[in-house]
Amino acid sequence: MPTEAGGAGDHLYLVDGSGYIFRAYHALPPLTRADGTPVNAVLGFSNILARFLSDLDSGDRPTHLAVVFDAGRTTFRNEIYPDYKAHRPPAPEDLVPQFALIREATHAFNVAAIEVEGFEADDVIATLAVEARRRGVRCTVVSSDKDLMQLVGGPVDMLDPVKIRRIGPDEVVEKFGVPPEKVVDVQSLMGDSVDNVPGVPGIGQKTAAELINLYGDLDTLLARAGEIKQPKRRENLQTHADLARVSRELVRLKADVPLPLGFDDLKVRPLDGALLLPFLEQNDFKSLRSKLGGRVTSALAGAANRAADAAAGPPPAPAPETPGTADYVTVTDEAALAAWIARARAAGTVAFDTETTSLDAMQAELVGFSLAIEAGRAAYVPLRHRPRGGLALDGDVPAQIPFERALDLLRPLLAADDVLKIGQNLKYDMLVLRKYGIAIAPLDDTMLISYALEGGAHGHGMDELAGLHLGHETVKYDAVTGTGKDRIGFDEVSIADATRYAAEDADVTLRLHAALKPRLFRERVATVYETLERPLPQVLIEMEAAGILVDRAELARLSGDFAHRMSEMEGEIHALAGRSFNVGSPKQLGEILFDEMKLPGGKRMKTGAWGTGADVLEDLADQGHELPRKILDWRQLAKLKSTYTDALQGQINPATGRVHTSYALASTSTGRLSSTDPNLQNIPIRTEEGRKIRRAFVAAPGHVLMSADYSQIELRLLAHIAGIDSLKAAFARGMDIHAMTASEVFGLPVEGMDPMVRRRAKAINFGIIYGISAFGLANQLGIPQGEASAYIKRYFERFPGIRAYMEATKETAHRQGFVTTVFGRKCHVPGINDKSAARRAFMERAAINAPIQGSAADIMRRAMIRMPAALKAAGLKAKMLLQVHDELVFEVPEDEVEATRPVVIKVMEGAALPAVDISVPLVVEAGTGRSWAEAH
DNA sequence: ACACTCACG
DNA sequence: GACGTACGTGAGTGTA
Repeated sequence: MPTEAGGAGDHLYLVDGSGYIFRAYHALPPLTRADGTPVNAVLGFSNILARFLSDLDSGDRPTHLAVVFDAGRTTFRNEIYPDYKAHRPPAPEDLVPQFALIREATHAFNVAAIEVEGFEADDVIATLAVEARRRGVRCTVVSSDKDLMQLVGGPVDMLDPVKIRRIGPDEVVEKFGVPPEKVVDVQSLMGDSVDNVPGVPGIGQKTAAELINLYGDLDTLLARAGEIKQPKRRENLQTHADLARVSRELVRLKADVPLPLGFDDLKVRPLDGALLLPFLEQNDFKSLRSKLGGRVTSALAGAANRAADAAAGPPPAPAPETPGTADYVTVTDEAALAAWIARARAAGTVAFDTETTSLDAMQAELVGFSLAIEAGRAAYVPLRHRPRGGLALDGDVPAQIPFERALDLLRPLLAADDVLKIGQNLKYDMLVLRKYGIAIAPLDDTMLISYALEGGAHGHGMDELAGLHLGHETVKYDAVTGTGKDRIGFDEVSIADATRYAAEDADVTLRLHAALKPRLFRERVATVYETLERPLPQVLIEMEAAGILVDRAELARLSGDFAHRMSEMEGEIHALAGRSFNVGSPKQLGEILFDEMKLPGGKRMKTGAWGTGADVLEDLADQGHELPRKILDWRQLAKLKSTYTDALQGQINPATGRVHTSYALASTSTGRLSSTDPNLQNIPIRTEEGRKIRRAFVAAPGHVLMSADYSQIELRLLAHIAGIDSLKAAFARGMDIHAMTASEVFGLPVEGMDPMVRRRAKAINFGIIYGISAFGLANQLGIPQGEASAYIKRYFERFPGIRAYMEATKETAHRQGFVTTVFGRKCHVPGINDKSAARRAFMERAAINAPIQGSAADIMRRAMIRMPAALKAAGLKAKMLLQVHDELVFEVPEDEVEATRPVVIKVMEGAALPAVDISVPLVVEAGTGRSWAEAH
């Protein structure tokens, strides 16, 4: 065949996925997997795909393959003719959830899937068929849809998967009575009742073919319609000529659809166990799995990838391979590194990971890095490995690429805006590389993608995700470095071990990205990821790198003061107890109070030990016992000393003289950040003694600290989300919301409100946010449960909308397993359908709280993301240092304080806009001072 | 490693 | 009627 000259024997198969879906659905009885999701169409589709792939193996082998789907119900054809496909019934209810799974199936079988918004699958197929024809490549359209027959001809044919027969020009003539190029004209006349294409009344397929054969084409026919002898037929053609032309526009396939993938992206890839096995597992497709048997290698085993190499030509072999790790290579010379970087640039995507001397990014030195470009193959580039214990044994440490030289090669790749860098918790890598003048952008972070998809459902560490999505047990960090006193630095790990560990990290990250990224859109959290997750690492590394200045001398002074007072107290405590004991031991204390002194009201913990929590001791103190009060005072100081004044001194970074916390982006179930090493989100403030700690957090010389916090943000969001008009009005008027609640619940005027009554209302307000219970409120206020019940009852009578919100939220949580914030973040509540009533109730309260706490967290994220640019645009040098959930702390040059304040307030107050217009004003208050205590 | 306690929003 | 409770975190200490 002359057309094969340009294609060099290539053969493209285009599978009409949408057709397959309906056929699979109707061919199989209703089936569900373990979690109740219907999967009959998914199984049918997977079976067809598997059979199709194996059949083709034996005979007419494809070199290129794509499954094409319809993207949605409306296309450009609806603009031409609004009634197009209007009579189509909606998809059956139990088919709807299977559409996304079928796309997953395609991915799992390692087959390219294409869908383009605004076009039908047929148009995409037409575009690719025309491209194949242009290239002189053989092309087979796999479908039994007659609308596609217009594409047949030259190198393009069809394969009817129902009848399993090839359709060439002869078969088209057989079906339509005209050759393929005239099919459109015939269809324009005959119309299509299924798709609601009008055609010309009174003309069926026979007549249409006869007319087109006689006149040659539709335009000629319409122009010469007057010559037709049959009066009815002539009249219809003349009056409905426009219908025929519109029909032609509907029937004719568009061959110029913009495609997301190029021709080369459709190259056939072999089955990959890492993709396929988790999918089969998840959907309980056991029979299919055994059927595929030997064709699928186990996850990450590498055989599939070597098969891929065999099919796609020889591997680039960029570096010598370390024995025993066929797919993971160690790169120790510049040329090999340059080759990997060139391949990454060509691919446009690279997974990246760093190995360092410390888990603390601010202290860490780079030891090496790893790259992965395609699943199953990765490189580790050691840079600063040294022999164990500093003793160079012969051949222990091979040559490594000079450090600066490697960084110079790496730097432009990580900054290249046409190469996507994929990492797992890239904030860490960015912080490590920051000091070498290396930035990473653009980026995708698998941890954050997982968090956007399944926040609250499970952790998002790489080991956990690998097990979950790839069915793969990763090499553990501890296994490589050892633990405890025998732990060695990563720079002392042997290069072979390091390669095994580090290259796998990059490989797994790349695979996780392939598994998770496509789900963002399908599961409607792409915007959450793009606006609330993806931009944050850049913002946070600047905050973490800035750190905050802590006055070590002040902490030491406080520590000495606390120690002195504690030892005095200990003497008194031992005297009151009648013997000496470890005051810090809850066990010994419980024995003294309840066994020896026989004080009343002792309750045991679930371990059988006496409970000695603050609430218990507080009760005893209120009854007039001296010892519990002293213990409480001692404990307060002990806590302040050990956790704050002492530990914090050790957290001062010797290089910067400042304290650099680390913010966890994906550790909470609601979207909040958390702070560790040290936790700067729980620095004391509630008591006078504790507040002293804040005096030690100070601004650098010439600067002040500015603290800006959202006022009552969660109650405001509750009013917005639950739609409580009276609460909204109160906030709009700037009222004291707790006093207003007290007035409503207790029927008293706001003027001259008793502070104790207001306190009770405040507790109720907090309780509401937490998913109130009479027990909890009673405990909080120290009142009988019956009284608390009465308060709650009255509250709900005054605000029935709140109860309605709570019930609706619980119902949503039970039905879908997650609740959402106003920005669409999903907060999963696993176990909400648990058999334990206690656990269910617990998760229900969490579900009530999550949209409120989570929406506030989202607003704060938006403010933080916008803040650096807003400050920069205003020409201000203020630096954002800390975030404490509803508060931001800045370090501001003294002479810019008054210019900075309105910028900060404006960004924070407007942070929800324009995405969401909160129907209650958000109010931010900002204070300044030399120390955090003063600024607050 | 886990329980307990307690610091914050 | 029983279930055991306020929502979300992290860290230090004691104890097994």
